[in-house]
Parts: sequence; C-alpha cells; structure tokens
Amino acid sequence: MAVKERMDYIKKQLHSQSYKLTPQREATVEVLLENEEDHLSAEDVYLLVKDKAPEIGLATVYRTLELLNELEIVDKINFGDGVSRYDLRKEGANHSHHHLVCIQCGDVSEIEEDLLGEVEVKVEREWQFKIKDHRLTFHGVCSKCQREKDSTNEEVGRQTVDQL
Amino acid sequence: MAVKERMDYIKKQLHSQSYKLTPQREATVEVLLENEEDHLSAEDVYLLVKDKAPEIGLATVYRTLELLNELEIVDKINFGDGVSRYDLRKEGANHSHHHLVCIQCGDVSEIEEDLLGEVEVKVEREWQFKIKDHRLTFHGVCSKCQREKDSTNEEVGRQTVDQL
DNA sequence: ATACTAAACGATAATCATTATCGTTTTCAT
DNA sequence: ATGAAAACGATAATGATTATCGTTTAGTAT
Repeated sequence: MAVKERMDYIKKQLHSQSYKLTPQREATVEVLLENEEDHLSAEDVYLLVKDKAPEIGLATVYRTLELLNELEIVDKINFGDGVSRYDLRKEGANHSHHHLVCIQCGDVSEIEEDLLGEVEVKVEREWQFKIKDHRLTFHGVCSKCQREKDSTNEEVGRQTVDQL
Repeated sequence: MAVKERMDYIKKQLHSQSYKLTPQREATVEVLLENEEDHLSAEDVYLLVKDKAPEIGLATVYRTLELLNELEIVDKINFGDGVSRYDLRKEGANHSHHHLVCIQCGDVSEIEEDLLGEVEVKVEREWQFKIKDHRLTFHGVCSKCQREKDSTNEEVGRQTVDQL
C-alpha cells in the first residue's frame, strides 16, 4: 500500500529538518492519510487523533498541522466558513488541486487535473511573477442541486458566496 | 466622474431591495470608493469611516460590509493573514479579478484580465457544475523581490504560504 | 545503557476577529 | 406628522487560534 510509503516519506522529511518524530505527530499524519478527501479542520483532526492517542492536546494538533504546512506536506485552506482546513498534498503533484464549492448545499468537491498550465505561463511572462503555488476555487451550483432545482421548480434561497 | 455614478448605482441597489440608506452606509461606501486598490480590512474601513462620521461603531461597519457582500457590491476575500478584506467590484466585470501574493514581501497586486474563460467552459462541461464565481490567487515571488535576491545573493527566509 | 539538552508536550489562559444582544434612534412609507 | 421596521452604538459573547509555562521526551553524545 502507498500509505506506508507516504508515511515513511513524511517521517524522512521531519528527520531531514531535525524535527523530532513523536507519537503525536505520527498519529496526526495517520489521521490525515486515512481521511484524505475530507478537508478536515483542526478540531476534526483533534477528535480523530484522540481515538488513537487519547492524551493528545488540541494545541499539539495545531502545532503539528502548522509544521506540516511549513514542510509543504499539507495545504492550509479556507472555504470561508470560519475555520482553516488541512489537505494532505498528493505525492508529486505539488499544486494542482482545485475546489468546487456549491453555494446551495455547501458540498466541496475536488478537481485533481492541472487546469492552469497555460495560464501560469502567461502570468509569469506578463507580470514577471515567479509562481510557487496557487489557489483556485469555483463557487456555483453542483450537478445534484441543479437537478433538484429542475424537479422541484422551487426557488432556493441563495447562500452567500464569501471568502475563498 | 464615475465615482458619483457608482455611488448612485449602489444607493439604487440598496433601495431596490428595501434596505435603508443611512449616513453610515453612505460613508462606508465612500471610503470603499476612495480606497479601491487597498484590500481594506473591516478595521481599516472603520478607522477611515470615523474621519467622515466619528460616531460610527465597528459593528455597523461589519454589518454594512456584510450587506454589501450579499448585494455583490463588494467581494469578501482572505489572504491568510487572519482578517477578511473587502474589495469593491468593478462595474460590469463580475468576477475577473485575481491576486498575486508575494511570499517574500507580502505585497498583493491585482490582475484585472479574465484568465479563466476557457478553463470555466471546461469545468462546467466536464463536472456539470454551474459556475457563479471564482477565486484565483497565485503565491510566488514578485518582480521586485526577484531583483533584490539577484543583487544581494542573500537567501531570504521563506515565509509560509498559508490560507486562501 | 545513561545522561543530557533542546524540542515537544498538555493544560489552559490570552488574543483577536467577528457576531450577537439590547435598548435607543432613525428612516421612510403611510 | 406618525408609527413600525430597520438600523444604530456600545459592548458582551463567541470561537478559532496562539502564547505561556512547567513537565516530559526524543535523539545524541558520553
């Protein structure tokens, strides 16, 4: 399974920067590996890690997630609901990972495809800006909500599209 | 000047939804019109509005910005520095407004051009997602910091690229 | 294996942006 | 002019995140 290899890779990353490998950090990474599609908040991670290591503190979870973000192992993202969420980066792919946020049901789905290749070339050329990373999120109506609206013909109150 | 016309448009928008036009709201919109390029936070707006209307309260500024966001007159955005920022939408253009965030000096500049036309067509077709809006931000090194790095040859500590 | 030291920990207090509350004031249609 | 709904200012409450601090631990050198 790739899970073990990815865990080993992350451990190596920690060691190579002379960070210590603690059971708390290991348990946190495990939780992230087991819930990859879920856009977990720090609180979410905390509750899940407590199953594996009940003595862990919330502050440690925040510290670990911050560390993993600095090591570019996770992306810290914000969908405008007041909490930061943490996504494990796919191996290799370092930044082609976009989101579709439905403004009616609130669901978030992902696009793995790299959509911005040509766009990045253009931006780098025309604005002399060396791109290291990007965030792209679309707000709109998902296919399920489109179908429901068609069938009920009932106008659904439009939710606010706020922060990215 | 276009400022007056935009103000009138915004007043009309408020009235058409039977919101009341108060001096506080007018002063807030004035401040936004006079500081369009500045990505103001609620606190920033509050301090600027106090010059025009010293009796205004911070809560009113938050309420007004929230209202303007719902009316799609401003965009509420998040650059990962812990505060929401409010950008007046350009007239007509309803969502082609992107950001370049420098991970060294922290400067934010804007791209007005619509970069995503073809990308949106593709996303709508392939994911059956009806796009209403999007947020696109690039993180990287601005041209000024690239030049400075070249000349000093000194390694600059990498800042965290976090939310948004 | 033991001892050491910096790093990491848990508990919890502090911070800070944002939101809710509430009694008063104001807008605007009647 | 009047009255009701909306908006206001002041400020308390909330809630996510960060800082503090005394204790514990990982990893290295003895």
